[in-house]
Amino acid sequence: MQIYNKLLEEYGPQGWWPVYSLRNTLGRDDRGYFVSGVFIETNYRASLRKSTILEIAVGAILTQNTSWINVEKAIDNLVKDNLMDPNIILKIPQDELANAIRPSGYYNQKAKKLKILTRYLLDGNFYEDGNIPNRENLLELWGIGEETADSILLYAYGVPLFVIDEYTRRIFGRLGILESTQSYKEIAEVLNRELEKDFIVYQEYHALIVKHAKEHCRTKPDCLKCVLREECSFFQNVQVYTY
DNA sequence: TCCCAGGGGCCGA
DNA sequence: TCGGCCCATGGG
Repeated sequence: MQIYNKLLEEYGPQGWWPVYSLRNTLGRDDRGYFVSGVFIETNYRASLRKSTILEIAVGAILTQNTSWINVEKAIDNLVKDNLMDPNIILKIPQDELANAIRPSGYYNQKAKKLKILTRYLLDGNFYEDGNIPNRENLLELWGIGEETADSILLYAYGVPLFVIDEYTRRIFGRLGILESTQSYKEIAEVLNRELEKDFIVYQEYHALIVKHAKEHCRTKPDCLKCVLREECSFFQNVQVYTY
């Protein structure tokens, strides 16, 4: 939580997941969302819910090993072509879907994944309020691994699961909190134990990790203005070797 | 020209 | 169980 607070102080709330129909920060209040500071009532939220869940699920697939800027182009194509609808995604030919999401890369695989996930969510009635997919069932789907499953559950359904991606491993690895050899399950157990069970915190924390990884903790790290360098074992070692 | 990006499936050791 | 390879576009 100390790391979280430092990142939050440095970068401010990130307001993830970046959804096309709700570009701005979501509120904590269960009665509705805040969009651009305007409160949206729950009955309106219900109508938004289906498109929001779909868009988060689609984004979670499209962003696999892909920068978000390319995912946005693919999502924009889907919206522009009126394809951002579960029934349409299921109905159209796979190559047509693939063509629309081409900018996100791996488009043939991802088109197949979108159809499989959409079918699962539709059949299980998971676009309706209160119905939450089971993590194990999600993992059984072709194309859904642990990170994608947890992203969907955390951001679309508010389940407090820490999303562990390459950025998470890199940052906590460099800090000295995690070993690079630890499995997803082992890392998840540590983080889910150490943090308070608040899905808003989980959502914000992962977003802040991505922000920090892009700003400073890149593959080639930029440590000089990093807010975490005092507690970072990587930086301490860099100092020993460099200065 | 090369590296990197919010992974996951598959296969052989 | 784990490393290596494949999938693919686009920006820096």
